[in-house]
Amino acid sequence: MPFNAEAARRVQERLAKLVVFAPIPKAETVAGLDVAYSGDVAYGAAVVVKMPALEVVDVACSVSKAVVPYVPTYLAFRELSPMLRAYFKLRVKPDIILVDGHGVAHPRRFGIASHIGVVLKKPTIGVAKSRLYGVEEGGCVLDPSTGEVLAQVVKCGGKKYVSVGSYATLEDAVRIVETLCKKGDVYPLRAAHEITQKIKKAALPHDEDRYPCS
DNA sequence: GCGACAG
DNA sequence: ATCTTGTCGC
Ligand SMILES: [Mg+2]
Repeated sequence: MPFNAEAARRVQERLAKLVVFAPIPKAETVAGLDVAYSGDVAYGAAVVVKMPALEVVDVACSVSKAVVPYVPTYLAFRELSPMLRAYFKLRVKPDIILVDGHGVAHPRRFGIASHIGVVLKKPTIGVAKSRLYGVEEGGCVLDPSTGEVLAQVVKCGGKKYVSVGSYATLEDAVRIVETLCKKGDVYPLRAAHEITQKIKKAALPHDEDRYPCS
């Protein structure tokens, strides 16, 4: 069954109503989620870091078949599954989740970080390397039609576009990302990205072809 | 119709 | 995202 953009758009429009803007209650542990590819194989990784020392307290990964292509504004339909498969394997669940991609700085206010936040009912923050939607102005990304602030630009290495996924406020999101910025990278995301590259080069077998714990 | 376009 | 190593410069 091929990817159906119209159906996917309807899903985003429906779920976008469930995005919640609220202060993050607890921020002792933060996870980073990312995915890498080799052909049609997706390698997902989740790394949990403890604040404020930034010690890695748990790591998990997933290997699966990428079935959905990358289509701008529909990234979640391609990467949410690999990310969550890794996330569910974590023994230590984080207070907050950082996702490599946008949150509400999306044409339908429902980027992958928002999608994951709504699905897990847990605070998520979107951290993207480039702009997808909105007009950049004075360190902020504004909705071209309403003028609302959708994201804030944080300098960490290069520009990082920080937006609320769900269950967070932009102020909290920015403060947390700034705290996690180390050596030009948002630490949890850098850690997840490295795991992702590492298991890809190791050519780990698909999850289904692996025995428990092997 | 044209240009933009997370990863 | 991925294709790709060493090399030039501060
Ligand atoms: Mg990524």
